[in-house]
Amino acid sequence: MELFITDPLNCKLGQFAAFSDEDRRVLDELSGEGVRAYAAREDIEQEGRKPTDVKLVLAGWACRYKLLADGRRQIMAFLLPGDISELHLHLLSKLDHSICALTPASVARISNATLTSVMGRHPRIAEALLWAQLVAAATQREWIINLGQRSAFERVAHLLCELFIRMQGIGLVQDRRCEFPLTQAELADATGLSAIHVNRTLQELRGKGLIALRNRGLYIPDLTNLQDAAEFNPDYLHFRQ
Amino acid sequence: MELFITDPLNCKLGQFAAFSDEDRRVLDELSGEGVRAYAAREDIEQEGRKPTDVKLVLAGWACRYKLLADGRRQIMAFLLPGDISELHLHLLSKLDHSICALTPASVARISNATLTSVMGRHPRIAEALLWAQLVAAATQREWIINLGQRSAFERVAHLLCELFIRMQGIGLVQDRRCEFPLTQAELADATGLSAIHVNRTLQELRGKGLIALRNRGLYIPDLTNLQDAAEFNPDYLHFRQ
DNA sequence: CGTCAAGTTGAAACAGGTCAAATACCGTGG
DNA sequence: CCACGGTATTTGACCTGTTTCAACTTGACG
Repeated sequence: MELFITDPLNCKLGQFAAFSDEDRRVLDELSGEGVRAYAAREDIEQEGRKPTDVKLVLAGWACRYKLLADGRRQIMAFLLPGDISELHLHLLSKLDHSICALTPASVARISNATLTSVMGRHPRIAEALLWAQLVAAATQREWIINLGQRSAFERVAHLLCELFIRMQGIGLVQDRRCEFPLTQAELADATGLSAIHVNRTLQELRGKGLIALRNRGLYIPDLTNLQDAAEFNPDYLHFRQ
Repeated sequence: MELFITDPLNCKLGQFAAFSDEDRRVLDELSGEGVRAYAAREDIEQEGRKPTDVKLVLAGWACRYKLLADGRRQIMAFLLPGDISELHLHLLSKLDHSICALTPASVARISNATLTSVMGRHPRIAEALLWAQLVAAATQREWIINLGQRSAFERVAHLLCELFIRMQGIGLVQDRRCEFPLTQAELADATGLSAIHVNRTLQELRGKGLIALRNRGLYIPDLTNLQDAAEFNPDYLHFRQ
């Protein structure tokens, strides 16, 4: 199974726009800005700090999260290769959440100046970036639905669908299989369930033949079946056409 | 208790930026674009449709929501006077959620062209709009935490804090009291609880003297107490200074 | 081959849901 | 001004999905 892509940004934004060779060159250049490696569990952004640059995940998985006073943690989004922390973040004086690498990760740090200039000179790229941002917002809304209305079984199934289809979108699914580095505790923090109940729910999904999940790999024999079980409607991911 | 404000957009964005007289004039003008009245329970935007213009709530309350196949409804955000549907929405071909008036509401509909031109000519307004959008995204993340980690009691308390403080921000709180038109069923759809449990939770809040809620009005004798009960930290609303 | 994190299992407890019925509230028309 | 019908709120009894706790097993890695 393929482990990484060479042009994550182009790959991700290519779902939303048709780029020229020049656009692709610029995207490549952006992906080369201030690249830094993070260890698994290392924070990429920290709540309360003043955000400096925009973070672009090149390889590995990360998540947005927030801790409550008593230690409860809620994961609010997963960032896959090609995903961006948040445009315009420099306007705020303090971050309201943290971002953490879940696996060893490679991250480009793009200065606000560079980004503004690129968006000014390349309208198709600007549009694609804004589109990606709209999709991120829509995904957050879908998580609200997941947490507010769905049963444990639906929640976990829905999250697996989302991640699998997003991995598919950036070319990281082969033979119905993709990397899946999340622990059950991380799934629990994302779905608002206890790790123990996530475990039982995964067993139920396995029992129904909807997924095979082991060794940090996810295999979905028939995505349609899983989508039906989760009432998953991919519209909110707003793929082009 | 005051029922509406004359310059909701200026009032809302004024929390994030210092405007010149000229800016304020432009904001006033924007608020006059294609104004239309909606009845309570009337949809302002409908899922699946192609979005045309940006909606700005001038008076009344509205909500973003989504229905599941079996009729469950999740409210994902409340829109108060001065709130905007979503910038850049025209990029998408289909809305992924609906917006509904909860009270009789007055809404300005601003064409994408007008908005783009105003943002191009008035950088302070552009910044404030983007800021408002960041706050909306942060609010969605806070809701994810609410639904994923907090108990029924904390959830309801937290939501009341948010709404009260937002009403305060636009000048609609007087003598610790504000309009509060939501039914318990609507609170339930926003907090992911049953209406019955919302009822019991409100009684608990009343019993502890944290709120008085009746006749579509909310009175909070000591906001600090309620914030403590909810573990409410207003940072995510990103008020200026 | 030992150690530490991740995953699994069972039993008991509880937060919150569901169902059903009573009560209060509010605008309308007579 | 009152009677009426529909909607919102309240109450009680019972039920269930999920959590908690505690122990055990498996797996990854030096």
